[in-house]
Amino acid sequence: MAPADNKYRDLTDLQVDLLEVLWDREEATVAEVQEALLGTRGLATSTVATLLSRLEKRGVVAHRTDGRQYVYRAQVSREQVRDSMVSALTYRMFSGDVAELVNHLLTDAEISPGDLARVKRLIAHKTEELEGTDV
Amino acid sequence: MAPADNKYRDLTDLQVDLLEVLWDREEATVAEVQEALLGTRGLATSTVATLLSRLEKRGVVAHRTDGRQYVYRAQVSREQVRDSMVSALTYRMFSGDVAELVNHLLTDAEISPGDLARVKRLIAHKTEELEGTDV
DNA sequence: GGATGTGATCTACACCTGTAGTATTACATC
DNA sequence: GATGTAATACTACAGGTGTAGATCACATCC
Repeated sequence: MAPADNKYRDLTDLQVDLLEVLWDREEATVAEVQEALLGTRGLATSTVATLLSRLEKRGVVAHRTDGRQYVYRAQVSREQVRDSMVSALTYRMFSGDVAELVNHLLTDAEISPGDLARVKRLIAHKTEELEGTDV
Repeated sequence: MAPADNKYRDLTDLQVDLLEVLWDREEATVAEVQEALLGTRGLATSTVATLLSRLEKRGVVAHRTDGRQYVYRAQVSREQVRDSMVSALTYRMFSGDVAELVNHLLTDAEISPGDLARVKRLIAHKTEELEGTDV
């Protein structure tokens, strides 16, 4: 597994919200992004444009032109960002110990019986998988 | 389980580093904190003082005076901060679905066989616990 | 009682984020 | 070719963070 790319660990909520739109639809114009966020964030179009161009400067998104409009596209996948963020959190708050994080999830955080069942299935699956390769 | 207090979700690495010192030793003077961080961060004492007083303004730490010195103490536990941050991340990147986060940990992030074994034990334990109470 | 040292406070500044008004530019159309 | 329109680019500003020098207040040692 490639080590998590640290570049995306500090994306803010707002920045992730923008990315979310791009992830959901591959590509989107500024206006589309602005509209997609109307429910959660009442941002001016110019605000969205500013944010996207700042993200572009950092290599997080990129755009092509379609006539007069900019069509943006994420340059990083949801998985990559998840990876960055989860691993940053694991290091920051659990000394890098993944099992400690899981322990926290099971012990201190809210986990429902339904979730627990799902987690158990995941673990079983993963175990098989590792046994298969591990010999 | 109490819902995670959102107040601490945005603590930065540096802020957590300061808290870490206070968590490790209950109380510490500015100089002690500065010294404890010398390995990782070469911060001037005045920098540490500034940071601590800013955190105090936000209610994250508090101080008493011991003669001339300020003795700081965290006002929030490591567990509370973990809770805040984990739950913020779960919402931000996994639509609030804890099982999805675990899935990510098992599938996309680095997890060693040893960790997996520990996780399995945790799950077994948690299962018993829930069966005990759940009737 | 003045020099010295030690700690806290004040002030400062650069950079990033969230936010958006305004200027400018490129098209399309009459 | 003038003009309206729609899109981007520019400019701006407040608030937070990371960073630290300068300064103030007090205790202590000659």
